[in-house]
Amino acid sequence: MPITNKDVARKLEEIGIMMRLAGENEFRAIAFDRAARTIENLQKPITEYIDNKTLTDLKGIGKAISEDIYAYVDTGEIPVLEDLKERVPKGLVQWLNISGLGPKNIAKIHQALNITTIEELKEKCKDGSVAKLPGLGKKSAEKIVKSIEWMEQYSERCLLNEAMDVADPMFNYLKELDGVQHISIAGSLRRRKETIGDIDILIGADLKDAPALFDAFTTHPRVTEVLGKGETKSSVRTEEGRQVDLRIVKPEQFPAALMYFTGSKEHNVVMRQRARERGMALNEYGLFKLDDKGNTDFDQPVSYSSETDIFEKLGLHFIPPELREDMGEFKFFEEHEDAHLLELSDIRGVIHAHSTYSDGKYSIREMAEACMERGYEYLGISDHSQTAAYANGLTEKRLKQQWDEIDDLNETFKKEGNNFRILKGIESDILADGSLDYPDEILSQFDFVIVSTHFALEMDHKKIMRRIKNAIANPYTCILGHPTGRLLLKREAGHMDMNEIVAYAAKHNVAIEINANPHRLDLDWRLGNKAREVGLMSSINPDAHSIEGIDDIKYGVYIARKARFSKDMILNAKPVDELMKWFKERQK
DNA sequence: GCCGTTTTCGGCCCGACTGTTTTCAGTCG
Repeated sequence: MPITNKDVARKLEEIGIMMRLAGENEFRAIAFDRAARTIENLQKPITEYIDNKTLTDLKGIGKAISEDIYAYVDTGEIPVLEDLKERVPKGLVQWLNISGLGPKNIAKIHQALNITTIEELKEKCKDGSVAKLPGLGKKSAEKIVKSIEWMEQYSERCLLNEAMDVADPMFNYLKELDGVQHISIAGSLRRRKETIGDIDILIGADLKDAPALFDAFTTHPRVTEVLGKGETKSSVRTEEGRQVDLRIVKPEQFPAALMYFTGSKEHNVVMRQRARERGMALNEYGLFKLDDKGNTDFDQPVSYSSETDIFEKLGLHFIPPELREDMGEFKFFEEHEDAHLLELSDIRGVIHAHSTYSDGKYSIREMAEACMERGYEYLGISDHSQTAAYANGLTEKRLKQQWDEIDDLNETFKKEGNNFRILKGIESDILADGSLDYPDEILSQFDFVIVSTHFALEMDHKKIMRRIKNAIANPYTCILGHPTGRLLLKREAGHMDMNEIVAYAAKHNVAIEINANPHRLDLDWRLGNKAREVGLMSSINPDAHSIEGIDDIKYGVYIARKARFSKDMILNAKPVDELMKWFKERQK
């Protein structure tokens, strides 16, 4: 299997983590983090840079790291990493997931007590050994036990929709309280990441009102534990097991603080560097001039009244929160005022939905009526194909029944004066060799064909690439469904090279859906740059198995925005005639 | 370990909170 960008990035990341645990210079570790990020975000395969010996042209990769990468390609090993592995026991890496415990104390506890597993750590916290160590105490030990117990019960991150279900009621409760002048969700939730750790909420209020607001926050009925409570920040755990942080800043500081707490960390680092290059310092309180020693001069604030103002002072147009990941947004918004991101209101119809013909909960008619109620103009039904027996996949005979029913329904809608249309589609399994699940004479009768893998996802790289490419090249294929088969927080993506698949699909005029189910959100937004470069079309598909599932479209729109997709790249932002034309052109 | 029209050496983003300390280290975001 060839070396992928992800392989190299993971190795470098691992080195950074191990270095911290080994107590090495922090900045040396940061250098490896940076190099890993650069490689992860590359749109070309790293092998090109390796073959041309141009690795050091990349930002953050110098002589030493380039040699590490060459060694990895040649031998499969990196000497510095092998050396670290000898010194740092494997189990310690897991300890980093314990909130409140960092590399320094991990090294200290490991060395003093000679333990490596989380179970041993929990024991040693309970029997008082950890509390006796210098710099640690009873409270530290208790905190570690609590964190471990929390980890045992809940996973560290949750899905975007779950986070919104926790955040929305809290937000709605807080915004009505006296003294709140500005309020916003911040953090990764505002950036619409596909999974969320903590939920951040920011309030702009007079400081005299802060204590009462924090009291209201920490005593909210859904709060089960108060993790911390200070003058500007409090943290709680809710009954869902999620951590919610509330910060309160003065109203005039709100825009800078919102920017700061929205992140991402990587985006903020670049923002601060840009501020420094312009003789200013940016922090959560605002923008300030630097004094002659290069320190932040809090007596010399630079005035602003919105996030837009701050961006402008740093030579940028407003960057939508979804794009603040240091994934090319700086270059884009230096030059462009607006990315014209897709809006939920741009979506005109639903593609990829299931009915009782396969494993959906509702009839075609019920699904169609639900779409009409929501203002959509069409519904592309795509039940499972025959191989998906577990999902009641359609035999050719039952397909014909479904087509008759759709024809009847469309006629009825027309008679009733409804400007609504059901399209005949299928979600065809991609068989092991990449062929589709019906003969051509059947495939040719669909309005559109979605192709998806549902089994044998763990094939090796070469096989799965051939399988998917075969499916894309099939002249009847219109859309590739949930391309990697990943289930967020549950199942890893398959071993495919998605940069290559995106390019291959674009070349064959096949769209790749953004599966809007919050468990999938696949195509991944990180492929947005590649997709735009090669002119890929996409579609925001709910993969709805029920009426409620249709509303998942909003999560797909969030991800499309995060990928910096505009309306013209999205199939179901087209009116039905244009959409049908696109399908026909593709199948010609 | 990386980087440089201020720099090839000396920085590298920065402040709040907590707990363990009597002035600061560790962690987090």
